[in-house]
Amino acid sequence: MVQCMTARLDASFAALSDATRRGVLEQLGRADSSISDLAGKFRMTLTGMKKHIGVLEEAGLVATEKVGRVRLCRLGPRRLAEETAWLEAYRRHWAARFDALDSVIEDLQQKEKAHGRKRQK
Amino acid sequence: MVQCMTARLDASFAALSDATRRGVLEQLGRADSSISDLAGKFRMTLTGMKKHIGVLEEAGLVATEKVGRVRLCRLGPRRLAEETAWLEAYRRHWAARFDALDSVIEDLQQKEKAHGRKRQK
DNA sequence: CTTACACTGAACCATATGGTTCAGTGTATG
DNA sequence: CATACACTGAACCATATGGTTCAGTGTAAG
Repeated sequence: MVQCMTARLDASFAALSDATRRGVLEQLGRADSSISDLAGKFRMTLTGMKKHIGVLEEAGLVATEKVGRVRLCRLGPRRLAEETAWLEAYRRHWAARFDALDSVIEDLQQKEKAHGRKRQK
Repeated sequence: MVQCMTARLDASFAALSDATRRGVLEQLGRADSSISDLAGKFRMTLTGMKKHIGVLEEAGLVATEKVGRVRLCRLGPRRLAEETAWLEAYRRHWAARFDALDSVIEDLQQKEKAHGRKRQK
């Protein structure tokens, strides 16, 4: 789990690219859970869930601890600070890029909102 | 490219999980580029780069337009608003979760700092 | 017209991913 | 002790990913 920033971004974005894993993170935000808890909640085998937990743990997003025969999963040490920073930087860059092109940004915002206002171009 | 939110999150986080693609987005933030431009800059074949562009386009992060024999690539309509929102919600949840467990958060922050120091480049 | 150039598509390859089953191992518990 | 239960690991499977080469197609330029 010792990795440079680009590898960390790779790992955490990849971890977040699966709906099940995002769901697991949300669940663990509510309560620590065992692997079978999660497997049940997301309707998949224990083994399958363990793999997801492995991915999340590798990315530092989940931490686990074996307690008796149960493996307890909780949110891990990483707070996705770098990932948030990357996204924010991107959004700033995006805005800057299109501020230079008034008509284009206007057009795109209209399209995105899909608010039925007629285009003027 | 019409997809529900969870599929969009899947697609965009997956698109961002590759360093080359993140690089392409940064590059396109600076200047629109042709596929061969990008292929050259990232030292890979035209075909390889076209696949990356395909992924980014599918995720709505890049838009392209054929101009003569060149395909012009620029930043796409999506501003990663939902992705940012997801991350922010996670971070808020993370904080809330560990505010309830003083000693634990302290421990984890120390661990994270220690790791950060070791990982410094 | 000819040539070069940018792209496109198909085919291929190695590896990764997301899931399964099955056969253990270790720990509670009656 | 016996049994059930939680996990673990290996093996397998289908599909996806990240890259390549090669053989086109279409357009620009000489």
